[in-house]
Amino acid sequence: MNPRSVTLRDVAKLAGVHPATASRALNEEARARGLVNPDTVARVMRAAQELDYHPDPVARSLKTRRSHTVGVVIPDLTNPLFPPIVRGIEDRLAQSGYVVLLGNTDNDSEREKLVLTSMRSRRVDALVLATARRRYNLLAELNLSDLPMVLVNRVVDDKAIPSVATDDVAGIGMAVAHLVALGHTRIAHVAGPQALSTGAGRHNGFLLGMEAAGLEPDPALITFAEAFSVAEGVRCARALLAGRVRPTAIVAGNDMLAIGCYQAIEESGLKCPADISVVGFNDIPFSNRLSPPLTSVRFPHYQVGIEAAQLVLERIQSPNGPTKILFLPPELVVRGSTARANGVA
Amino acid sequence: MNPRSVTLRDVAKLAGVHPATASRALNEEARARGLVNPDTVARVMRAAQELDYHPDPVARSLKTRRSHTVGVVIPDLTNPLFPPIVRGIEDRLAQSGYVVLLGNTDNDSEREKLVLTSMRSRRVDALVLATARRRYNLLAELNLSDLPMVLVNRVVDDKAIPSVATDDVAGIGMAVAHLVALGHTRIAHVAGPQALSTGAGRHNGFLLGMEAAGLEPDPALITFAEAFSVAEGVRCARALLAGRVRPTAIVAGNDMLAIGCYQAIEESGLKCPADISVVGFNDIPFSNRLSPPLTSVRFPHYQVGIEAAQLVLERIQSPNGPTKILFLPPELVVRGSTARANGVA
DNA sequence: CTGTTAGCGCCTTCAT
DNA sequence: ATGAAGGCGCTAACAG
Repeated sequence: MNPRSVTLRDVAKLAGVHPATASRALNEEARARGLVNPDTVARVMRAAQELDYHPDPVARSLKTRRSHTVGVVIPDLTNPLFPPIVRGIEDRLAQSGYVVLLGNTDNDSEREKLVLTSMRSRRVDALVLATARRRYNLLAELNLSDLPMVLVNRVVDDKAIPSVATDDVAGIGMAVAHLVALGHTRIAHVAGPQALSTGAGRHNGFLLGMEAAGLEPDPALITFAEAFSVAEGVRCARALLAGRVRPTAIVAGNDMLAIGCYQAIEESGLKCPADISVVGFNDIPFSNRLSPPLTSVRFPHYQVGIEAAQLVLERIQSPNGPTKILFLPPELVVRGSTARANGVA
Repeated sequence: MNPRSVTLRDVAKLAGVHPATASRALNEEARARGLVNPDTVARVMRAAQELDYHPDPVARSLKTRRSHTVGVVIPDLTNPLFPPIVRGIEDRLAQSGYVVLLGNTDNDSEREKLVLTSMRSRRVDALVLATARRRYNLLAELNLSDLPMVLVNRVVDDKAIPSVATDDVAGIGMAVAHLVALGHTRIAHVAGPQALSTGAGRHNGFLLGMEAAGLEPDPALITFAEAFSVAEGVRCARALLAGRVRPTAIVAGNDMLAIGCYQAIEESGLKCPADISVVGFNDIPFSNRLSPPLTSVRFPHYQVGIEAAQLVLERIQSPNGPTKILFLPPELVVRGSTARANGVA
């Protein structure tokens, strides 16, 4: 009665065949290749059904060296950016009979090493990495190079690994263009950590966007956060507001930083957007309910997850296929945190 | 060089012993029971180190029937309630060398069955279930009764399964008491789905809380949502506002519903909290940044995850231990969405 | 087309 | 304290 105890041999015995034959009968591929008599197949199938047989994936893995398991490594599930991505990954993988092993690293190399080691030893068939370091010597170091792998929400500098991300440069470009259209010229940037590809990409996007608008980015109006956190947003925005020239708008590296900006602006007795406009990035849930509702660059998180899973499946199938780099288009969601610059008609 | 290829036999050969001996040398327990010469242990350990040997958990599982894997089943990772819980679970389990297999069900029985089947067949050592159905015949049905199991954020009616949750009744009680202290008497309730233990528990808590305050709950002021969603919150709140007696305060079954109430109140030209106070439940991230900042019942989500993992580990260790039911205390976080009732001095 | 054989990597008696 | 042997459940190669 214990489901564990029903083994392939039981099925074989009931069907009156050798275990190996039963194995073939139950194996999609062997069947397709006509390696087994349809009659036998039917008999075996019936027996399996009757006994409520479920093959043991552990035993199978031991033999086939495939676990039908994919490791998903992210910095922190608690960051609202990741849940929809992870869901997308899981949904797509589930369709193909794969299962997700989740690991958080907190952007800590040691933890990351632990997580990756644990996943490797558990025989994951592939990895999806959403940790955002730009250089990834860790991979070589851990001898993971032979494991299929897809990056999410970032690309490595040399683009040697398949990735799914949004176009940070384009996204920030839209934000800058929007502010410029509203008459802003003293536009500041609270940049994310430059060791992360998103932080660096958006900083770069800011410089390019300003240039494209014919504005010279003022170094005094750019501050660098050490983490994508509200606290760092506050710190950076305070620095900006205490500076010689006050900006009329801030482009934040992400929504957390933007919320930090809100707080610093409030503290200093100013109003957003009346005195200072703020734009975020990611369009996290309920950003439409913030006060004021946050203008933000959105990209399809769930879809990113789906596509990443898709790539990873392709990669598992044919490890030497082309290295696809997929960019999903961002979109600017305009809400109440941006307004015409003061003193502009 | 391929890490996969380093096997126990290689270690044994290098150490000049039989594989079985190497196994014992590497096995904590065998060592402790003095089944192996300390000298040998040292030699084997060194060899293992030198070869960078990592035991293969798959092979080990096949033998020991333990996968060091725990299935975590939730309705939807995208619900902000769950990420911190899942992180708590993962963090605690990782400490003990366990790994999390994640599955979303969307509260759909079919999907749930699939997920559970997949997990069982993958030989998870235990399950953590955060799906909130009150009755759980599915468990019996899937023959899962022998699998250690812990419920999170809910309890089954007969309390036969270990659980970690908050005290919904007490939490809602605090919300009601708070409103009463502010002079409210016409207090409405937007209840969550009654098939979910949280929905039912909070509804019950509402009735008890009103009673405790000497108020008679008015059935016309209670509406039932069909899901914990913003949309359902809007629908229910609209119904309330269209009713004969208008409430001066609404206790929502959770924060999503509360946000729905915000929207319905706005639509009808009223103001929160000036005209109607609103209290939520869960204190989701950034609820302090909503407009107005949401008064909500908070409980320690991350800690719930930690404790659930703890229980599950105990359960794996001794499946027949006592059935612990753990309640973590809720706390009322008062913010801007609640104010004195109109017309009260 | 089916049965035989062997072994994935590890652990656990049983002898010695 | 160590070695030998067998097997967890499944599948791949090879015979027949």
